[in-house]
Amino acid sequence: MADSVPESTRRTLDRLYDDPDDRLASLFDLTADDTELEAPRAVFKALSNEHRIRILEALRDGELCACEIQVVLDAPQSTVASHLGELKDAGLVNTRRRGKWTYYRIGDTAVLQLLDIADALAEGT
Amino acid sequence: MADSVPESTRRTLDRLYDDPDDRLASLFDLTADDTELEAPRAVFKALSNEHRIRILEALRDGELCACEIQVVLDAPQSTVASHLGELKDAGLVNTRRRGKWTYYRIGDTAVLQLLDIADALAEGT
DNA sequence: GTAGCATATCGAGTATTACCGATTCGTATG
DNA sequence: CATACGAATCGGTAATACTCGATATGCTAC
Repeated sequence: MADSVPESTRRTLDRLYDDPDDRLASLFDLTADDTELEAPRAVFKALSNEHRIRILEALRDGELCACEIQVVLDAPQSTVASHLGELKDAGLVNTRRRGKWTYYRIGDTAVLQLLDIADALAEGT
Repeated sequence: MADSVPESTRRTLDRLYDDPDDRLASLFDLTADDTELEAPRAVFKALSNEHRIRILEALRDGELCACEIQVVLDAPQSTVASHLGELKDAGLVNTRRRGKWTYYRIGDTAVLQLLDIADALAEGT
């Protein structure tokens, strides 16, 4: 393990700490495995687009069909559809088919919590 | 405003509702202005990368200098530095200079809330 | 079945982002 | 000042994401 650390970093740790090896070990412990990070990353990625945030905000008050969301976004049908697909793939929204209409709704209130917290966080900037 | 709505959508709303014009108006009300959406989008974008999530997780226990984070990420120095720069630009971390070392720390506990909620959200998938 | 409409998918072009070696900058030390 | 080193920036390239017209799919009604 320590072999993969660059010499420069090792020298730095030597200077910073009395027990550089222990410090190194604890740093390596911070290395979460990739599988645990991929899930939240996918959630944040789905949220990192203005169109998709706008969709979720519009769904706060309840479900909407795709054609109504198209009005809210004011974008071409194929663009809206692909964003809706991403939100669904990410598990942020659920769908319900009624005849030829597809209705979308927030899949978990945690999604709204994320939006609220991000809003508040950005507020204080 | 109604002029910008495609004919097909208008016909759909006509079929779906008794008062399509009122419905149209309420849909337009859902259109938040772009300036309000940009801030949370920037937050989520900063969070939508595995390296940057890993950095924030490592900072849960307290501040680390850039060279230590480099050990955690196991990535080239320039790569680590640019991710740290993005986190700082997004306001998610603060920095402190001590001599030639730069220490990074979580800027707001709301960041950790976002990570926790996203984790829980992804859990149930 | 046929026609029509809402929605989903495909594909190509464009834009954005990630990566990382090389270089520069800022600070401490001799 | 010269040197050393941690950290930030630059530049080019690869990878990924967004857009949107065209087309396909699914459902309804006739």
